[in-house]
Amino acid sequence: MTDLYNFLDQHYKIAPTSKLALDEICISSSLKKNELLQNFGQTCKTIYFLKEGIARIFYLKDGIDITESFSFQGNIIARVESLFTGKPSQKAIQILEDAEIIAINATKLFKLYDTHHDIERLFRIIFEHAYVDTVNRIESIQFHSADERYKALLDETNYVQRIPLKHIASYLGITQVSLSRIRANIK
Amino acid sequence: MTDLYNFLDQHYKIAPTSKLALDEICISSSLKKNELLQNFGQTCKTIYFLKEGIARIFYLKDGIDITESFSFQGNIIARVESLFTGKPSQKAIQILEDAEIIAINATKLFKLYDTHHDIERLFRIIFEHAYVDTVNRIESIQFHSADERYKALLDETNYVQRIPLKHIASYLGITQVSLSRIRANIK
DNA sequence: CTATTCCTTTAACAAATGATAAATAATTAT
DNA sequence: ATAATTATTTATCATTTGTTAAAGGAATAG
Repeated sequence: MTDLYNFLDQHYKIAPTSKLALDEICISSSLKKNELLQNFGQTCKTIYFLKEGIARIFYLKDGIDITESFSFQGNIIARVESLFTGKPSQKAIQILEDAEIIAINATKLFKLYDTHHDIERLFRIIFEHAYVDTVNRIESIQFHSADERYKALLDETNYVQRIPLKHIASYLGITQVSLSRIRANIK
Repeated sequence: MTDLYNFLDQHYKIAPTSKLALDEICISSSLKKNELLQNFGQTCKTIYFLKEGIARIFYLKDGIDITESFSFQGNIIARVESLFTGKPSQKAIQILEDAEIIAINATKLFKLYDTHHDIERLFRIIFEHAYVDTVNRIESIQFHSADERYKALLDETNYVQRIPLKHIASYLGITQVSLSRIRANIK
């Protein structure tokens, strides 16, 4: 749990008793490459923290696999469009590199919000920051060429090298052929 | 304040005493077309509710005016990337049609969070929903042609007709020339 | 270790959008 | 009402990205 608390503390510090309450609703587990952490059609009722490994959220558009986002070591991953609406998610979460995760039961978490004001505040702040990241990502998508977005992604994280090109291409909103071409031009 | 409470109640109902506390930190005012509600460089410390009128958030990219979002009657507007980080905003808010607004003092609002748990919850939920809208918008930008996005925007709201084409073009991430061409093809 | 499958690259052509310039239309200020 | 400014359309050409197909590489299962 230490890694998770390091992450949480960065956003807002909660009382020791609140940490104990959080402990109660967390489960650790290991997953292998390519396993699905969550499948299509399920309503999202879990927030995951990645102690180790890489994961992605993806969906199928006209039968084509589109990566919505990646998550790396030390971050959380959740299908917020389902978590915050209670509707079934049309997205799935897949492990891209063997992972150690902590699953936070969101149903129980939301109940803890009633009794532990600081836990509600903590997660409010976490998701506010995630919201800001998403607003910034729109600018990146909308006003940069595919070439610029790829270079920016390379600068952002060196995990990129380990992710299959096709996932990066769909994340960037372009075809694999196009990304391959961009890569060739960079060299 | 009735319009504002209708909006707030849709998300989460707060206690009458909490409404009174909210009243204390709200100020109504009128603004004319083209006025700036907030200017570049200020840190965002106000959340606005639009009782009437149209507003947009915009910024300058390489000197070019880019519209990030529109807000219409019955909705709120805020520069969240500043509101949630405390950093100065590189964006401005402009009135596009004469407006009646309610300004909510965010600094005071955040203080109310400590004493009125339900107010914190209300705004948590409001911004969670705004976050979901933003996540969905990414899909819209990334996997639809400019033509499709324009048509979707037309379906979404008929306020579009009243907004200058150049603002819609930059919102859609294309040039005005390109949007004009798309419009011509639709007819 | 080999065969199979999946992933990535390359090429040729098509389609969408950008850039620039100029003409027309609409709005605003005087 | 008129002039000045601002917004929109149209046209041409350049660039980027998509589409399809085929070949070469890498990973995986048996």
